[in-house]
Amino acid sequence: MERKVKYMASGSEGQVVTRFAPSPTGFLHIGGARTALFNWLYARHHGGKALLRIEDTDRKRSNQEAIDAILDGLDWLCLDYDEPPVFQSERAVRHAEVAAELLASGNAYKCYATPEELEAMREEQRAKKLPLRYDGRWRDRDPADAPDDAPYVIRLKTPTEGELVIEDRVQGRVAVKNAEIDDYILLRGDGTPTYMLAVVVDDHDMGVTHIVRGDDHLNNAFRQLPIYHAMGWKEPVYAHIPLIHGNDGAKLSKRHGAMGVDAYRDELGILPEALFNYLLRLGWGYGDQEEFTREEAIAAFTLEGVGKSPSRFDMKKLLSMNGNYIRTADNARLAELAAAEIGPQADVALLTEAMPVLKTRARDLHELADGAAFLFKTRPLAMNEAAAALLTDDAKALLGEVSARLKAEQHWTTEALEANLKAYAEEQGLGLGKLAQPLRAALTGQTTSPGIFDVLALLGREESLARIDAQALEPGK
RNA sequence: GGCCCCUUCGUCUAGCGGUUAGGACGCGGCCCUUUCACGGCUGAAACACGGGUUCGAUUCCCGUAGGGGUCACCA
Repeated sequence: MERKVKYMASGSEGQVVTRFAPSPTGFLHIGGARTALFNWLYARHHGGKALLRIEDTDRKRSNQEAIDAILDGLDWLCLDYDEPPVFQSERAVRHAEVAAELLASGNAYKCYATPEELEAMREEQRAKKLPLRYDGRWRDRDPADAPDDAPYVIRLKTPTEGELVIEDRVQGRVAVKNAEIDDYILLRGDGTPTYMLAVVVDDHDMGVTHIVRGDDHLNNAFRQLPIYHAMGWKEPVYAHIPLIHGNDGAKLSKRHGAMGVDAYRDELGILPEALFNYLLRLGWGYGDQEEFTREEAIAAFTLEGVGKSPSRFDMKKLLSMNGNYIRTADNARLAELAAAEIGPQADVALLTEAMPVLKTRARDLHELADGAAFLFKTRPLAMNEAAAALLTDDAKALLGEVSARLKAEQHWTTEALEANLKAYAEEQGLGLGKLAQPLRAALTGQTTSPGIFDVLALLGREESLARIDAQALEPGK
């Protein structure tokens, strides 16, 4: 079977090409999302191309749901890509081709050591407290020694002398001695490529110029570079960004951030622009500026602004930022989002109208929906404990008076109702609070809500009076 | 354990030899006020430690301590 894998280098000369390369072993978590964001921002800032590659080489751990979750998460954050995603698993032929080339050029060799044999080797190294590395036992061995028909892997013949230096755009100058790098496996016994081979080949073939990834890959760069050298390929520019830690400084785990971005949307009620902005500011700074629109982010983003130390995920700050975005978000859009949470009884038009007074009281979409719930309650209203306690006999008597007075009100608007009830409170020598709290309890079943005149106006004359009369000792005549 | 990286308020960060070390979140107080929020004002809060270099170190260098990452026929 003759199958030529086409060379697919993309991007014109001098153009910046970045890639986000998640492995679909789960959802798009917060660290991955930030890596994706930085790559995207860097490409957009330089007018280059942002590419996406799904590293699904490990068939056992990769699955379609995970791929969909990642694509969905990126889409939600509005991170778009300039070419269709590349699926690494579809490129195995090309990877093997490069391994064969490396073998032919003498930059790689066959190793017949069995997994058991290698495990024994490592066990011995552990016992002697030596570094755990492949000892190169087949590196210089005569191919004639090879056992017949025995399975073998292809290993890269890495330099043993000198050192390798990377001018990392975030970490700075980093040097590692070549002696530290062992002859790792490029092609497995079954002929499939390892990650180390696949990334390099794919990054090269995709024309990736800048590799922006988590610094858990910093060591890998020193293992991958020899392939570029052996193949005569141009080295990419590296930028290893620090990892995100949990609240307690330990690894990111559930409860402080390690959920998929879909959970931020569905379970936490976060707006995508808020997560975008929060992630941008986590590990990256631009003077004192905290809030960025997408355009501002693209204009301001540079690798120089990325810090070198790991940062902790802070849910409080995310929530605070989310609240800021909710406050400035479009009312109709928020109404739709809240309606989706409230259920079929929700009225989007009413929600839109109420949104200006609801959105200053919410930091996430759940709070927004909760705050709007009173609008759609049915009579008899469920009272929470504090609200019920407010409705004393005196209060209920007062509600009867208020009801009678409101029935005579011609203009059912926030302003008119406010003027009316304030005048009444004054006539009666009552503090407005004495009046407002029982009213709030009767109208919402709660002790907290938007301003009471807004509540009356939003609920409308009929519903308001019905709710008041339901609690009044002597319903207004 | 070997190798690599990191270290400014509790957290995210500004700072790029000389600053009253700034902002944001969170926390406290005050104001606004019909509740809850929003908003405004305000307070407490940091250069891990030890050596150098320098007239002068948060800033540059070297150690120490602490934290993190990585060492698979996973990615």
